[in-house]
Amino acid sequence: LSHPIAGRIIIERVLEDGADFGQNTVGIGTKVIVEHTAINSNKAAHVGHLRNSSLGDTVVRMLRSQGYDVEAQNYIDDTGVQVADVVVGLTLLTQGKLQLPGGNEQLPGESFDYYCSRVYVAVGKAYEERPELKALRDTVLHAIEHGEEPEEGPDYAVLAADISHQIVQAHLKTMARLNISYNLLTWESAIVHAGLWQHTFEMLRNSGVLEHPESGPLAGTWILPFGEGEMQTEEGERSSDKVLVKSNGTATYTGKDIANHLWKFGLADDLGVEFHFIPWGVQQDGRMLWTMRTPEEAGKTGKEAPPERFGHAKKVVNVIDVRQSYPQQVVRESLRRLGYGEQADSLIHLGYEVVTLSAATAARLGVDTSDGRESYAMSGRKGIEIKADDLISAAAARMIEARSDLSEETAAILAASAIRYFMIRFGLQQVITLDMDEVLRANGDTGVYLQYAYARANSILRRLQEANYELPEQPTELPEQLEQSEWELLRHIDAYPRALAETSRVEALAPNTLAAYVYDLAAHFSDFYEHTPPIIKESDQRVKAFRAWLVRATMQTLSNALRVLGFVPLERI
RNA sequence: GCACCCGUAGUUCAGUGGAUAGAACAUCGACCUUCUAAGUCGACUGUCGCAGGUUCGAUUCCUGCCGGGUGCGCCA
Repeated sequence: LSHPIAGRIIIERVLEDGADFGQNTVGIGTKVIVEHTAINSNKAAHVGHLRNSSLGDTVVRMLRSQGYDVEAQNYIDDTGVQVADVVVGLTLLTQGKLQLPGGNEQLPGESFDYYCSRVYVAVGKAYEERPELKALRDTVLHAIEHGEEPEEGPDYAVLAADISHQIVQAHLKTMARLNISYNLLTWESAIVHAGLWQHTFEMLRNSGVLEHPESGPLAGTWILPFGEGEMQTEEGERSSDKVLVKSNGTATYTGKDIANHLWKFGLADDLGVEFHFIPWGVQQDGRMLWTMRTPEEAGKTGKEAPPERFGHAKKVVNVIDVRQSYPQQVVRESLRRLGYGEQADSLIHLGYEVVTLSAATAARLGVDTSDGRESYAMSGRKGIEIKADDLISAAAARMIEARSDLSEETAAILAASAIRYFMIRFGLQQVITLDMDEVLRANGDTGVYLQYAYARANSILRRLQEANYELPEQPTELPEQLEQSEWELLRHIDAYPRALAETSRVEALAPNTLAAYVYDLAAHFSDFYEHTPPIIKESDQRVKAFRAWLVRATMQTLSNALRVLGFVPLERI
């Protein structure tokens, strides 16, 4: 193999394709829905949620790079117990029956989601001390489920909807700091109120896949028979059957999720359910975010998207942590039993392991670590967590600490890069034991290193331009002998489309492999940079032109790859 | 009890049946009057948890065991 000839072909190809270098066509014409983030709308996001959204947003970009028509959905679970708990908390606060550590009011500078996190923790504690408060939760839950106006007292349903709305707003703001965006918000409340759940239930019942026990522990419920029947657990005998409708007639989360998935696959079109889709707002990247609403909510806004624009996916990817493997399996199996085997096979649970806290980091949060464990689970309910916004802010502060001349904007982009990279560089099955010192590190195998390599490449070309050096129109003749570092770099650039395609297959998505590839590319560029003399001083015109072209090709490849990782590439640091 | 996942250098992790198992961090040492030192180079560090099996060949596949995590709610 002639390195100079192969090298020229590689460079020509990269520069010809430009921003499309690495872009594939396999997915063209195939619609994929990716659901990610999906945080309970009752409290601030924590670092565990960042793993979800970083993986999810990266996967969205990977699939788009393969030509897929991707719809990123953020499913809002706004009808559950967690939202009800905050409603209970706020109600108790107005009645003077609850005290918050740090102050009962929203503090100056405290965002609404942070405030709700405090309320949520306090309510959890209050339930333990005063179990009678749970009656109020039941009242609130009932109000949310039925959405009717009360004859007296607070309108809990409206209060809950208002809280969810504000919390979602806060979550989106947090995610925007990491350059994460969506196409559509879907709401559990909309699924219930538009009647999709009711129709789905009837479909399930009419297909004969449900059972309705009249005696025993599950009397009065509707279940999906599942697994081996009886099983032994630490708490005693249990049925592995999955309850979809509780004995009080309301749906479980999994029940509603089955409805959600029928809709995602376009299987709800003939059920007579009417959803409306209206704009929510423009996001940080200029993309319009849409939201699903029920007919009565749609009302006043003029602009509406046709319903066929959303859903109707060929494939569905759900980014959800592995603890939900069993309910995800139930959803898939339900589709299969309804006769939708193809859709069941096209439903992919991208399961990833959880984020825990290192002993050192847990100790800093005030957790008792005297039992000597290596890691500690986070708990939103107990307030043992690192909040997403705190981590992002700490990372930005760390960047400025390292380089005091950084602009706020550059520091923010570097912080986002560092965190996104950290969250995807581990294999999906690896539990991330998050340590503050490690996640904030800005050298070595980090997102900052990638940005630095890219900025350095830009700097070289900038210097050449400032020196009025004119690059020949086409990379012509390469030097007869290439340096080892030059050839290695060329090979890595050449490998980009294959590496990206391999790691972006729908059924084998592996963001960490992509992260490793990009790190490798940046490292090879650093190697080339350190082991060849400055291009700007090069006297051999053939060598000078080749190296300038090589830097240009590296820059293009890095830029393309960084964008798939969701970075905003920095031309100057 | 059953099911799933993890176990690789002092630490955190890559590793798609194939060659001498790789990075980063940490430690020690070298390199800024040459395009960005958030960089580079070098040194140090491995019974790939243990025992069998399949294979020409196993960190990788299978079985058993040991250690750790998770799931098995009319929560979500």
